[in-house]
Amino acid sequence: MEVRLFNSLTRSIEPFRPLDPKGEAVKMYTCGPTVYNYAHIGNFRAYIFEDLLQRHLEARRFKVERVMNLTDVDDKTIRGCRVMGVRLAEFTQRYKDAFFEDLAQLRIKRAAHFPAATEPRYIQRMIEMITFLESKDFAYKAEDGSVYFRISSFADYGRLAHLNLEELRPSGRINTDEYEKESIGDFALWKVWNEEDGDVWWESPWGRGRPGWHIECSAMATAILGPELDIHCGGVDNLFPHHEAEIAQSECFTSKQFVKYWLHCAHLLVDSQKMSKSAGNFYTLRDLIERGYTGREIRYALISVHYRLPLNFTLAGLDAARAALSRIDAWVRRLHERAQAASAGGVPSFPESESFLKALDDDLNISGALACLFDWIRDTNRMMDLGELSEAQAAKCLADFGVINSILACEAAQIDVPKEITQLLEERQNARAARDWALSDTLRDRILSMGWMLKDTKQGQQVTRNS
RNA sequence: GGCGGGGUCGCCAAGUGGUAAGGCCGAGCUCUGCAAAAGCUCUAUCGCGGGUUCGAUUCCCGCCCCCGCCUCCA
Repeated sequence: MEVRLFNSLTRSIEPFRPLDPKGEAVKMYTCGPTVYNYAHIGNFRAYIFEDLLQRHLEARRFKVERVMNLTDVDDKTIRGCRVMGVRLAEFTQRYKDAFFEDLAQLRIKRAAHFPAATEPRYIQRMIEMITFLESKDFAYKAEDGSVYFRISSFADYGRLAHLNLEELRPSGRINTDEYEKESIGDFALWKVWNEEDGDVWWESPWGRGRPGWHIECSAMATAILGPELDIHCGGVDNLFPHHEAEIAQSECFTSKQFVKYWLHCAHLLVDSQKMSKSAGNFYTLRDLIERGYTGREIRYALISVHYRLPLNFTLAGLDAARAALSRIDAWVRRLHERAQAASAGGVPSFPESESFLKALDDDLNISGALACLFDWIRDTNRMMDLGELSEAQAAKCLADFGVINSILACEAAQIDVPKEITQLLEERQNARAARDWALSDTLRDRILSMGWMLKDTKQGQQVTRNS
């Protein structure tokens, strides 16, 4: 069985074979955030999908080198820093920091590289690329002083989005003041400075200005990963024009096929609506954490719907994620209790962890994979009910679950029980020994009110809490 | 108008030409001093109408809804 992925370029599911002749190394580029605000859960849906992809490929023994860029200069970041009256770098730094905190909360594996558009070496590279493109007539300087890519010079333009350029229809989003362009579809490589840019500008052969959005990804991707990438991901909304533009710029510059597999995840809806601040259904990760949800729960909710399907995000869905996780937690705890220090040596692997991976091989069929996991949970729970799961088998189960968890990253974090709780538990234990149920119940309420779940088992009291 | 995605149990959501995974919720049972938690068990004929077929949710045709994208929103 091999990994198969839906390639937007061909609109079909294809076997995944990396460019690396040894079939090991995978070069993966993922469009990252524009750091002008806290990222919202729609953004994170995309990053979690990419995380799932990376982790699964790694479980399948690929060596993934992933790049995620940070867009730290554009209209919104410039506007933001001017409103706050701070320098651009200072403004974006706070959202970069926040972004990395959020990634950690969501257990998203860090990319190998997080290049930022304004790093001098990348600005330099963008200028080099644009200079080259202009010299080959792929680009031109327009009357307004900006440099545009000439889409008519690249025959493949439109191939990724499968758009017929002749039939493009104005959507109302066109910036009508860009009449200087030769063609409506031409996009900016270099934007000439204007007053609204304030002190944000770089010197270039075309005068002061700043790079266009698309060129940064081409520059950073090829600078770090080379001219040819295996995988490039992003949200569907980036498919056109952003990725189309990236292909055009990159391929005209390198004369090589830029990306072999293009993967796009669908949008996230909130309560069946497009998320928007005006509709009041706009959530950042921080909003949800304030509501008492954990990064782990949010991760599970976002990962558990196939990436090419619109994900309808709801608080009820988060509650469902919480319940599903606590079921997994309880199972893992039970396995630990059963396994104790037993070694799994000699016990054959349970087939479920492999069927889990096989489901993911099929274009990341997460629903199928989770079904394998829960079937497995039910079966082994039943075995434990009947006393038919040996200590060694339980240990093996945990080892096999480790593979699944290396992808889902769903296991509960170890939380130390604080002293106050331990003390209350001790008191309650004494009360119970004395059959003082009233006191026992009072103490239970107190523990519950402090945010801990309490359960009486044959082995005594057990406390847990959401993580 | 063009391109694309989707309509499967109350909610979320797999899947297959042969009579429908899984999760949540709900119900029942077990456990328990009572609870809670947990565990087990149970719960659908797949948008509508045709066609192909021994047989379709799965293939074809038509229709009805919903949702994206069509120049800088993951």
